[in-house]
Amino acid sequence: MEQKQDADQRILKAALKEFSTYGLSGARMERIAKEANINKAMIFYYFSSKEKLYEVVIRKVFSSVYPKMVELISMNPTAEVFLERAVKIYSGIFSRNPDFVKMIMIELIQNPGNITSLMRDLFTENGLTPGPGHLKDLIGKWYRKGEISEGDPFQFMLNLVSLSLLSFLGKPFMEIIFQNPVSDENFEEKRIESVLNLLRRGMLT
Amino acid sequence: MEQKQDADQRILKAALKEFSTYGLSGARMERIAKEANINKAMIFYYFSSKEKLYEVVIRKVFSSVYPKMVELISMNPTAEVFLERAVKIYSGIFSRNPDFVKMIMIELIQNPGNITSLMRDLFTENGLTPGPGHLKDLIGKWYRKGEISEGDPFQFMLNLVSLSLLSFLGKPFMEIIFQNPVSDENFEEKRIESVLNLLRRGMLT
Amino acid sequence: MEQKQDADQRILKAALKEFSTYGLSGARMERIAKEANINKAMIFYYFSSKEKLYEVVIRKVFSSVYPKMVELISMNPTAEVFLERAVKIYSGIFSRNPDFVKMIMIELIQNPGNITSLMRDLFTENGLTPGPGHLKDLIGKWYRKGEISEGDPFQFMLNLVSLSLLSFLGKPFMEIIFQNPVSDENFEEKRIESVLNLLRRGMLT
Amino acid sequence: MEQKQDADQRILKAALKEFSTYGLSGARMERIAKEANINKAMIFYYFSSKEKLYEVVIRKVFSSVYPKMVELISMNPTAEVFLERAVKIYSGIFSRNPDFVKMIMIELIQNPGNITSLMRDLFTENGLTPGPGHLKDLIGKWYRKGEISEGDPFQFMLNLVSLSLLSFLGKPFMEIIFQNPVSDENFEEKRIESVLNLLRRGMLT
DNA sequence: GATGAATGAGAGTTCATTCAT
DNA sequence: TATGAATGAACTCTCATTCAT
Repeated sequence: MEQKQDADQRILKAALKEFSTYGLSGARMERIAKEANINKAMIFYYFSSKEKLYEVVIRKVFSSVYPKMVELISMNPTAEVFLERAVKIYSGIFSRNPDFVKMIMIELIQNPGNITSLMRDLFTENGLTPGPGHLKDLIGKWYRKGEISEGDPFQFMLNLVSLSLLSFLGKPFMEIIFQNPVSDENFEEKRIESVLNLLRRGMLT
Repeated sequence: MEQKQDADQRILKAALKEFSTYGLSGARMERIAKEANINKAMIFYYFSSKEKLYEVVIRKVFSSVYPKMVELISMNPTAEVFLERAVKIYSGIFSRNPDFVKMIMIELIQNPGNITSLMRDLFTENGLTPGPGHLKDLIGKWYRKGEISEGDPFQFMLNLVSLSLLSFLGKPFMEIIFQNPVSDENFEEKRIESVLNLLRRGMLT
Repeated sequence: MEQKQDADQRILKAALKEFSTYGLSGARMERIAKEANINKAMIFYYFSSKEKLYEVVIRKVFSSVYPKMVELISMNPTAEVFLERAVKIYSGIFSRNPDFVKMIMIELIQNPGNITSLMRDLFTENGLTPGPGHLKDLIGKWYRKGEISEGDPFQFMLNLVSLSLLSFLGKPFMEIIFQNPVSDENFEEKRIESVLNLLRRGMLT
Repeated sequence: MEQKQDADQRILKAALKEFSTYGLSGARMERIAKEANINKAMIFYYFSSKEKLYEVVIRKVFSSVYPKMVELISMNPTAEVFLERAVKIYSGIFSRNPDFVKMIMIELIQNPGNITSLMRDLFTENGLTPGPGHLKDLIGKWYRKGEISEGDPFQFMLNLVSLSLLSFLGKPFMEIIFQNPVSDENFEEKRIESVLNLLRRGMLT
């Protein structure tokens, strides 16, 4: 019964896992079908092609991150509030959905242009008004007010995003550098705390 | 002229570009051959299989980053010196060889375990003694001496690496957020400065 | 008409012909596909690989010979009856399916060990109880009773099998020795008669 | 030193082993070269092509069997003497050079026509006079004299050859049927004795 | 004679996609 | 909707053969 209506959802879920593990070209429709417990041909029935399916998955991933940021920005927060909330938004989403980060990263590496146009679509489609222009203004305002020490909005955000994104991808990398496994206990909280601390001390005045 | 004995080197170079652009499964031997200006069969003559070629490339990438860090650590530097040098090492290598970062990231995402064992091999093969144990001690020492505010070596390094690694990958991402292209002019220097500034203020006392 | 559900059977038939004519490595999937009037990829769809297909064919060949011998042995026949029936079983099967002999011979030559394990499987899979142990006892009994002059079961059977197997393969060989073609007319009957005559006179008392 | 002059002999030896194990199409020039401890290109230098090499090997194999039979036939022996000598000739050669049998059998199975013309060449080239026509006459004479019970020269020789050829190939086959290994001890002598006994009792009067 | 590198034709295999039912 | 079978293009890999030295 619930097998019926949510076939496309099962496909999307399986596809996210597959794409984030193997990338677009490495992904196998066969595996997605098996994981989604559905006939392979049905994926084409629902999503037309591998590329289309990939696009839908990517859109879904971005859609899940974007609105929260828009909402935050539209609140006109102080730099301090913004930092805390932004880090928690990113970290929360990514630590709960590591496949999201993986897909975004792979897209970033292999098809950066793809993401650009995809985001543009998201903007125009949803008519999300505050827009990123606002974010630039916001950061400019903080800097002029003396709230932050990094005046370049681009660098400001890149610092924030780098730390948030790689926090969960970088774990295995660190385990290599230190040559022993890192305890999972409270990893998320510890990481958020460290990042927040770094950003506050490093960018707030 | 340079067509002579360096066929395998040309293959490796072409392969790095190909793998970092398309991933393991997306890469095409045909394209690598054409780029290396060589008969396709020769790739197999030299490297046996696509997978083997990939492994050799990955090893080469890692080998090129590792020694510089080992050297730095073995110098027993202060925290301040370490931060500056480490950021410049990472940034320098990666901004000059963006394909490196891409491959490392892809591996990190798709085969973290693969990297682990690969690094282990590098350690033992090269008998590089200072090792990462030393790094942990170093960070501990700085913390006890009051040089740094982040006492967890793991968080300390993750902050450093995240900012260095994503600096160059994140550019397209930022261009999306801000919806207009970022000037390339002096990008590397600006980026290093911002990261260094953030790390100094945020982690040094 | 017969194009329907029997694609795998058509493949097996074509494969037997191909393998028995060209051997494992000389066989061409393309040719098998064309002969079976099917898309080449379907062979892999049904049989995974060339090697797997070969194995299936070999098994089928052996399965077709084995049960009749088991049945004969379990009848507890006299030596005379056994000789006559065995020769006819072998000759009948082989003259009607010369490809069988070819495949068995090729396997015998190139992978004798392969056959051994294959037969072992056939035994255990089918739980065929009378088994060859019984055959050894049977031959022993005939010898003690004075029915036959060859007391070594191994030599006894090797004589029988050699004559039956090579009867149809050896034709071209003979044509060489005698340097002119042998008339096909009643070849099978003549051959069986000669072999039976030889075995009766030579091994019965 | 002895490496010099006998390169072609080493190739032929390696080729016989390779061809008898893998057949013509399964044989690998690479493997032959390695086995002969020589550069692959040299095989082509000496033998032009794989097919040519194969032909040379086959010719060599046949040349080694043929003269002894011719000699025996030209002696105008009695049936009894002929049987004994022929069986010993075949068995001796084949038990000492099992690769010979393998090659002949494979040729017989896969390219019977090939052998035919090859033999024709051998006849004309070497001007081996007694020829097989003589053999037919010989058998006919024995039959008319009442020496033998099988009057058809073709059947007569097929019986003889089948038993001789398969004696050594059939061993693994028998081990399967009896499901336990056959002791190697005196295998050749025992086998010859059994075959001779069978042929004498079965075909001599 | 001898060698390592090179070549090109083709072989086995995979996979997204479509078809028939 | 749903399925198993089918397809064709493309891909990795192999191998006899040749080339340059």
